[in-house]
Amino acid sequence: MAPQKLTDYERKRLENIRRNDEMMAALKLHSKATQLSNFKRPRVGTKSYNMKSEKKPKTETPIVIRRSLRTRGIPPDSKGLDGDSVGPTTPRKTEPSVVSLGRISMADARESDHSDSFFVESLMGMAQLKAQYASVEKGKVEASLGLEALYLDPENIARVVPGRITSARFFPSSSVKMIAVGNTFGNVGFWNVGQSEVHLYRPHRAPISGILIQPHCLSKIYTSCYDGILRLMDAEKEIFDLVFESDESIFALSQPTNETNCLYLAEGSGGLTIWDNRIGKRMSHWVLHESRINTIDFNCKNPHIAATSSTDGTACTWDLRYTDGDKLTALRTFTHKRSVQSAYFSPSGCSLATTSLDNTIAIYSGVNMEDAAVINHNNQTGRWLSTFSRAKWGWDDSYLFVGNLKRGVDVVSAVQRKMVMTLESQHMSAIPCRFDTHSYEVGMLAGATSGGQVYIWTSR
DNA sequence: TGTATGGTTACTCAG
DNA sequence: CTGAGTCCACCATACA
Repeated sequence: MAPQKLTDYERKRLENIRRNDEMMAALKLHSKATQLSNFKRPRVGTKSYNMKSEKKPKTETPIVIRRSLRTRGIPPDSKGLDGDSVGPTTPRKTEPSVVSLGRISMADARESDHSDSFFVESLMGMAQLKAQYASVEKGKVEASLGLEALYLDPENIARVVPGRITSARFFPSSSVKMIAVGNTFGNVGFWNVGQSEVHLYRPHRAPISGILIQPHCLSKIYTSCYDGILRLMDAEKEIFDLVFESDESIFALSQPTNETNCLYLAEGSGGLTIWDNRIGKRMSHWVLHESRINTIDFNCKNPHIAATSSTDGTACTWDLRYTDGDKLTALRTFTHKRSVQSAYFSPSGCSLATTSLDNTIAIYSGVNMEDAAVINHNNQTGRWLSTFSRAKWGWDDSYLFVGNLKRGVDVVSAVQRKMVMTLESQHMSAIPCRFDTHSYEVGMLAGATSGGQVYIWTSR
């Protein structure tokens, strides 16, 4: 339906110029406000999204988790389970036409009240830069880090989304320090670290389980959701496109480095699905675990080797090249006493770290990962926190970062096989549950909380 | 194999 | 600063 005449381009340009002017005005006001509020005690970050006045997060529809609707005879396009009324007779809950199952324009999904035209353009600019200097940025940095140099600058704190953060990812760019986070409401927020503005969208209606920024094209960002929907944000087209819709929840989203055509999703109870973008179809689907897969990670040295962690109490490694018919056999299985929240390969690919609700972090190394080091760590999060039991590797094989209930970041040394310190700051007023490390900026560590804040630690 | 139930417990906001 | 309200995550257990 979009009118496509030559004048359309010009009209759009003018519109952009106008919106930029508005934004500059807004920015000036905003920075004034920030300066003023900085005189108060910095209880929480002064940086924050500003909601469009007509959209408030409080009156959200309840969070919906897909649970094998097919087996319950509920139509796949139903909005799912609605509170206690569980069963085939559940009437379709019709929301106003706002809920579009297909593509959503970024304008419709936008919830921050300021213009995002500059942000959208900068995304495309980054994408172009990226293509230009692709060769320069080929290799990720691998460098050791002095822990004592890590500190939290109060400028590097922002409330990026409302509610509880479930997913956080830095842009894989050496020129930009931008982070994207997702929350339980289905919001995705973007923050250029240190700046005062945050851009907030709502492309989903349930918890975001994964964010995947295409390394070769930063303006294309995949998001997966508990409601079973996989979207692609395309800044160029200014849409959140619908890529794939499952009957079951998607719990994780991943991609090996250098792979561009396929997406790897944790689907339903124990399912691993490979989605092929070229043909728009499931390429493979296996049930690898007895319960949900919490993380999918790839070995950077051998990208066909994957590690999964699952609520069934195990983590497994797989060689995705070798399928025995429709079956896939684990290379190795690592068992915990309770649910395993994460299994991540170290930056070198030589070690695997698992984190479990049995209050341990295990580090496996050696030729066949047969050498296990088990470190005790309190991984219990209650009802109100995202499970922070996801120890994340730093920039080399020496340290892991994991949340601490006392508002800190515990640092585990893989060499010493123990916790060596806790990063603490008076500015950190909430518990960091989810972490991400900046690929190109050694020491830049993001901790995301259940209150929507993001804390960026940097190296002094 | 599936479902219903109980337990955990941090953050925000109003006053 | 204090305390009420949030609420529907997630897992483990019990039971059909």
